[in-house]
Amino acid sequence: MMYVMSEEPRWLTPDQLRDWASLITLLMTVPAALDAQLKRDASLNMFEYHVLVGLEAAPNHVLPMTDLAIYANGSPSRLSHAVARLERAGWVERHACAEAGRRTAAVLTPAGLKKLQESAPDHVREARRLVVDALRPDQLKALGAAARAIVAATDPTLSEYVLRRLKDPEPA
Amino acid sequence: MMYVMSEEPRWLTPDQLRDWASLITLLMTVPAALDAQLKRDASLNMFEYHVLVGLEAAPNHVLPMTDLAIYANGSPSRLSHAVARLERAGWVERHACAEAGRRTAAVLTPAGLKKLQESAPDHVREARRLVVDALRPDQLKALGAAARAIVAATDPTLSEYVLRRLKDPEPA
DNA sequence: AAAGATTGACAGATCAATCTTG
DNA sequence: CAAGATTGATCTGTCAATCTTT
Repeated sequence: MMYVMSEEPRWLTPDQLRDWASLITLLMTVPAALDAQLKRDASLNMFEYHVLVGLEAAPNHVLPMTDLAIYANGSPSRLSHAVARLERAGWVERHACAEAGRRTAAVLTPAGLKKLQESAPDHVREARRLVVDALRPDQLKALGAAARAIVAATDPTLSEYVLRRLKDPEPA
Repeated sequence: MMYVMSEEPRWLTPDQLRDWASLITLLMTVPAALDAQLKRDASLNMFEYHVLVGLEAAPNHVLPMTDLAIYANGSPSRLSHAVARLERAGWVERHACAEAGRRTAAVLTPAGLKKLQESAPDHVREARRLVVDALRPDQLKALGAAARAIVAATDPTLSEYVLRRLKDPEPA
């Protein structure tokens, strides 16, 4: 059952089903592998890592919490918990930010920057092993294009904001 | 920093970086969206849903726990916890299976089958909206091929077993 | 003792309040 | 009161034992 072709609720063709199942398998295995690598080599999970990357990419290594949450694709709550952990480790600090709105901003500390620089090479190596070197150049291109189309369909709000950095080659 | 091209630890080119970042964004948004849909419409998470699908696809709707864990890409522990929840809901039962090894087998109940049949259309609709209909046919094909190559690089063990069902068009 | 499976303790994520400030 | 942010309760997943059967 499931995904078997029929007529009323539009089912998938066998080919569509196969490619969909392949994507599902990707979604279940790759994040787990990346998390495992980061946990093992850097004692960070993906989300925490991307929080550090987001701060590194920001002017002066400072970003309001809300903006950082959008960048890292997390809820305000999730970010708050994560930043609390990163703060405990000394890699991030929170400051009441003086400008517009008296908002809270997260700041990357020198120790946090060092941590990120130490963690990056291993992570990039894993990215190569699992994805970049596992595909032909044209396959990687096609994957990237498909991913951008899917993200745009999944979260139109996000894609406008986040995909901007997928246009310019910038840290991610 | 991060992913910026350099020489010693092999970094990524700007194009590779962009496509890699697009994949990362996909990995962070799509599972969340699928989970949200299942949670909202069926009070199930992706893993539980795939456990039900795995049982539905099995002969007589019965599968030893270990095999089911491999099918659903989860650890024995994770499956055990998940099946406990599904059992509480009346959708799955566990039986000591008489054959080889006195192992435990999970069985899909009639109520579980009904649950799955009710949940599937909404889930397929979401799969279409986010992925299948968001891509041109050639894009979906390319995505599927890339996903299979990545899974093979990520977990060679898994791919042998699981990718078999990605060859024959079969329930997934 | 090895394989199959479960358990309980802990870490992380979500959700629904809650608090604060403009 | 609306936006930004945090908190605590609850649920899920992971990890390290543990138990059972062959």
